[in-house]
Amino acid sequence: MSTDPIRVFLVDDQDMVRAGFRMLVESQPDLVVVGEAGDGAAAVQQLAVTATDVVLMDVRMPRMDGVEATRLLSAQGPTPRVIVLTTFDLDEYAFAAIKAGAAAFLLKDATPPELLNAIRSVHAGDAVVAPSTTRRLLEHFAAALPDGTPEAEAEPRLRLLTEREREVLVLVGRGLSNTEIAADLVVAEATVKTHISRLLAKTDSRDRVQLVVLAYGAGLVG
Amino acid sequence: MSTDPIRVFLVDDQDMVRAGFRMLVESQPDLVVVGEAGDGAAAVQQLAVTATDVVLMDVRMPRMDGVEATRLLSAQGPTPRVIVLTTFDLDEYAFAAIKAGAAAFLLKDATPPELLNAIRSVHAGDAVVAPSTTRRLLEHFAAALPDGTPEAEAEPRLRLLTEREREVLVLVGRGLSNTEIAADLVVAEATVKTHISRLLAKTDSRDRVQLVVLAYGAGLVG
DNA sequence: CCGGTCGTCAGACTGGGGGCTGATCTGCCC
DNA sequence: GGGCAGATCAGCCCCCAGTCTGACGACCGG
Repeated sequence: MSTDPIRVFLVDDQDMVRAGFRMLVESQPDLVVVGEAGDGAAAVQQLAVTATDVVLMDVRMPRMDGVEATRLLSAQGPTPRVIVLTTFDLDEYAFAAIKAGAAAFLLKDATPPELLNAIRSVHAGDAVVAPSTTRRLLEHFAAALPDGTPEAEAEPRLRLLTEREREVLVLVGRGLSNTEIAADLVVAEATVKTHISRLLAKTDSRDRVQLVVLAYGAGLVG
Repeated sequence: MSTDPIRVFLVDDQDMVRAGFRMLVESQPDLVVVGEAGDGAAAVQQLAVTATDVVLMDVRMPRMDGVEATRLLSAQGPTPRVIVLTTFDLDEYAFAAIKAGAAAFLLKDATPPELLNAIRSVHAGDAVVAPSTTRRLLEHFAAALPDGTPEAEAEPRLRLLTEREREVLVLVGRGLSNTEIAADLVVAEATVKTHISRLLAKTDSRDRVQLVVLAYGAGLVG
């Protein structure tokens, strides 16, 4: 790993904080500080002309906050990778930072080794989130994730369907014609028609178009 | 912090792996192994009668996999906290584990200190995700967060449509027949047919079924 | 004022979708 | 062995969907 050092840029409105980070970063042989800025706007300007791998970005700053600056940087490309730092472990900060494209979200009470490790991780393409934040993140994420069988069972009309019929329904939902479905399932077109007739009867639909609507509504496709 | 040790339970179908984890965990003064199991079903049974703080759970196991076991354990209450381990860094595993209620998701190539740290973190109520997994997790999470205009303009085929055609497309997407659309818009059915013909041509679709699929894909309905 | 776009509509035609009936075969339960 | 359900298939019929052609008026920019 004796390649070029990782180029780090510091953004924080407090001089003392920047000085502390600079001390920490410069103490590592594989890291180098290539610049500093006191607010988001200045950071975006300087980063446009400064080759940088990782940005340490404070959230609360005058003129332009760290989230907005992160958003602007992310919009320009994947590099530099941004580590968002904050004193307050608020969900709004974390979610906004992630949405803005941050590669990491850490609290300022992180230990020096944790911060240094985060710098190397994000430079390697990974992402890091403070453990205390991760938990709430996962809770939100789990709530947003599709269930194994989310609304599929919420649609009572689909309960009576056989496995084969469900299979046909999915293909109909993808816009396939009877001929295509027959080819896909390796059966005669007459068989497909039979399945679809049963589907229409069981789901109280008029035609295959309503089956498509049903399939999307139930989450079978989409 | 000289309280009771953290009680750890090991679940893995390979004896050697369990032995290794046991060695590692028992080497720590603040950790103790209270039990082992070779599959998910056995784990759930034993954990019902074994006071446990943290479970190290493998994903791939016979009879019942780690995700399902995690789901069952989570359904019974917040404790024990489950750390899901896997050899393969697959999204499906990670998402499923999180959805199942896992407090941590780690790869088996994690270093011993990382694993030990994860055990203490989840016991403290935090959550831990492997850095390489975190990145994709954040991408999905960011994508799932509310946007202004997500996919509506992501479909280039819809750009050429006139306002009236778009209107008809929405009604088709709801499963209406030409007659119903005509009644809805108070025009002749022939007019509806004309609009639909143009829609099919402009969107390169074969029939109204594919228009429905398109409408859902573009977020015009649903 | 004129050409282009859009929305409106009609008539005739073709084809696939879907209804209906009836049939065979398999696996399963009693 | 006899029912029963599901999957498979065929033939027949009808109708809506979609194509093609052609037409008319409103609106708008050049």
